[in-house]
Amino acid sequence: MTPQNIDYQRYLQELQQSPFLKDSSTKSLNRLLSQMTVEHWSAKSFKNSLEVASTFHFIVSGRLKVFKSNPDSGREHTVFVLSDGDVFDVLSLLDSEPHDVYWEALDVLEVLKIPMAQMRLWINEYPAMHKAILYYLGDRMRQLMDVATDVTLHSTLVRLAALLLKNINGETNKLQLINNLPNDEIAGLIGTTRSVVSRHIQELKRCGAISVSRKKINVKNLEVLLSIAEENYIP
Amino acid sequence: MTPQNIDYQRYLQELQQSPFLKDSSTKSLNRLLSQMTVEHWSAKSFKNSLEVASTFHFIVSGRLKVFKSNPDSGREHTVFVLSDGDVFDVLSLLDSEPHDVYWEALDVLEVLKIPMAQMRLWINEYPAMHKAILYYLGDRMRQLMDVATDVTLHSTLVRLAALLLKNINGETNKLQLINNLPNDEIAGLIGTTRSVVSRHIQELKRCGAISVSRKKINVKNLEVLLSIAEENYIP
DNA sequence: CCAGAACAGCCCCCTAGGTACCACTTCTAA
DNA sequence: TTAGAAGTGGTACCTAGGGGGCTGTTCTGG
Repeated sequence: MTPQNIDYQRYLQELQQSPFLKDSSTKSLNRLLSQMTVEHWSAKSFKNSLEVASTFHFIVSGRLKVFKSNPDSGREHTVFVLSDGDVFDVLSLLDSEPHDVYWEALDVLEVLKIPMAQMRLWINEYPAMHKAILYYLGDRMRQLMDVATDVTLHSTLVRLAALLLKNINGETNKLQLINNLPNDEIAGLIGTTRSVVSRHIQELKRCGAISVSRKKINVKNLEVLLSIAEENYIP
Repeated sequence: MTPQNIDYQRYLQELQQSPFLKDSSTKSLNRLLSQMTVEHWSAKSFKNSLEVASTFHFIVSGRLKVFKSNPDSGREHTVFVLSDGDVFDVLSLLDSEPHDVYWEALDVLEVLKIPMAQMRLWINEYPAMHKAILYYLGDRMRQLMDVATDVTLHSTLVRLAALLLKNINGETNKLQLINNLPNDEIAGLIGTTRSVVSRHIQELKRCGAISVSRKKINVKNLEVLLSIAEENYIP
């Protein structure tokens, strides 16, 4: 991509705001962007690990879920929801081992892509990047540990309440990152099924914690949600 | 520790065999070892994240489980079992954020320790280490993703069978890393409770997949275990 | 503007797996 | 050596939550 591109400045700005690239100089980011191309993924488009392995992606806008699935039962478990400023796949960047993960766009997705090999070269030119990557990975690992243990340590209701709390914008009290998701997707996020989520949403409505309109959850009472998430709620 | 130490050579050898340090020169490892001290943890001794945060540990012998727990219900979920050549805590090495994880020795544990700050200095002197760390982290992240999704995607029986298969020594057909563990600990590894494990062990005995003596499981029939782990077993 | 898809809200049923209790075995200290 | 404690394993009972289905409503694309 050349600086003549209409969206060039917007892309550059997005790169600068990314936690993954936050310590990089504008000059190095310009160099990076010059090697990238844009791609638009339609909502619900779907890739597996192999397709993604040889290209490094940077999300400009939209949301992407990273999940594993059991083809026999059809069940899915979402591990991450990535959005603006996130990158994938970090693991393919570190080594070339495959892993059976799937990616699916939750909205229309705008990504910048660059061949994996070129990305590796770019990183080696800027040793400061190693630290940034380690930091980014550390953050992801913490999240993963929580996902890994949540299912066994907490009930589905507690997990749902915790999910809502985790994704509330402190000022507006509105959901972010997981807003406008159908019950299906919420179920995947807490490792259960749609019907259970639906059932619990009714419970939360009943005790005044939330109100609901189609694909939209509004948090009404933080205290109640908190007490549920901390497991000292007697319904 | 000085080279005069009786166990010095043994420790050096262990360091060389570690996947974490495998690309380091003998010279650099000698420098590292000189700054380390030995410590012995008795079986079942117990540390939390805060105690471990400021010191970097390297396991010489013995096993250590890394787990999260829910104090209310008393349930635990083991995320990793570390042993010879493994190190902890890698996350505290990357940044100084706390994470609520616990460590507990499964056997008598022999560790080499070094202040975290010194370890960071050592790493910065050997830039090749960055790559090794990234690789090591990548490996751990893959494992974590599996742990995270296993619970929702597979039944407890399938997870138990998979656990056994994952830990069988190819030649001797004996369990390693998870041998001599009580049902309690096995339960923690697959995210369930002791009684469920006990029940499934009875099933596996009944269909000839394993035989059992106190704290010891012997794998008798790999095919049966495999078909269970792949979910095409009709009990 | 309409047909079909996507989505949420119930149901009911039913079993995987968690709780609780008991029984046996091994260890420890007197 | 022996009583108790601690560690370990087996099992009967019960419930959280998964499966499937059916309805009404809203959204989407032709």
